[in-house]
Amino acid sequence: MTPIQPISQVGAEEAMYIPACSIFRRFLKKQGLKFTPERAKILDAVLAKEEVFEAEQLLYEMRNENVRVSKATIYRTLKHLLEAKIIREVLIDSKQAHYQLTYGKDPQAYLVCMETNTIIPFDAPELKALRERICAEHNFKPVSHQFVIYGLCSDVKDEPDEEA
Amino acid sequence: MTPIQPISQVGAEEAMYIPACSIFRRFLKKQGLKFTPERAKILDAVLAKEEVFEAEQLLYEMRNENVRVSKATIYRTLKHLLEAKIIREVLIDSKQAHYQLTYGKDPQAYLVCMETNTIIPFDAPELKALRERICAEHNFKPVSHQFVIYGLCSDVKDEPDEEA
DNA sequence: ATCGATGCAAAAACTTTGCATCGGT
DNA sequence: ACCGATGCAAAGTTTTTGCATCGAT
Repeated sequence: MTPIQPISQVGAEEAMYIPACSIFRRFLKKQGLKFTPERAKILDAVLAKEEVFEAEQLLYEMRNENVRVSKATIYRTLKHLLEAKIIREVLIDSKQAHYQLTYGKDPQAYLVCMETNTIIPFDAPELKALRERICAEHNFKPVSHQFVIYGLCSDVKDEPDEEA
Repeated sequence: MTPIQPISQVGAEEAMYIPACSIFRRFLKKQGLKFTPERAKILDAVLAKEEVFEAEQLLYEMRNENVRVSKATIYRTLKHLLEAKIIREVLIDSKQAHYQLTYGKDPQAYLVCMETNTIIPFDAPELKALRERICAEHNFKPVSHQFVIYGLCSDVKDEPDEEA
């Protein structure tokens, strides 16, 4: 127990002491795919992400650090990372895909500020129980879930709005 | 109490016995906007929607019924309907915006089948309490929330998958 | 008559794909 | 050497916008 601090934070469930990199290599090999330098670079960039991120943002940041990978490869690799369960999708808005590291990031619950677009993850263990109950009622096999609360974060103070 | 069955089902909170059409007209007038035949047609189409819908789908269906409105007007009107709180956004996938009637549609909780893309709304009153608790903890002013469970619905039976 | 609304087509934003070349295994 | 991966640019989707014309108030 108490595995050494792995990729990022704490809180996983499975074999999170196996480095994400090994998991990805293993996944790729199993699929007959290759572990290329580009995929390694993208994995690194993803592992450095503490919060929710987007594909274009990742590309932009990598370019800023002179890590050059094509947009197409970013998108292609994110798909593989999803399949490998190293990242997961987070539905924050409908314009763009948002992702988050799976390892060390248990909460699938977020506060989203409609003003500043800040995304604050929070923990709500009771959601699991609720999910089980609902799924049993509907004969539904759950795979994942997400709870999002939209509103205004504490930085948004008394915005002057709504004058007739 | 017990207002006559309004636009669609039951379960609203506010003045849901005021027809959506009046609400929209009022909203438009307040904003110095006009209530045009196109907007009326779109509102009608939206009010006929029992379930979650998308912009293109709405356009397609209207065309099928020989109700001709341009794509641009659909998108523009959906925005106004959102502002007027007649519809709300539902985050189902990141490729496309999904909407749902606000009136008579309380649940902001869905089961989404990853195989058939079926969307099954369900009721979970306990989410409100959870939301209050979390928001209080984070000094966050809630506006709305959404709970989505992804998985496989009862129509998807023992799909053969995962062979090594 | 005014000023917003419409329709069309072009543009924009995000994502995917075709193709020639490159490079893991 | 094989077969998948990459980069680029083109194409695809969904949504937005510019502009001339139309129409509600």
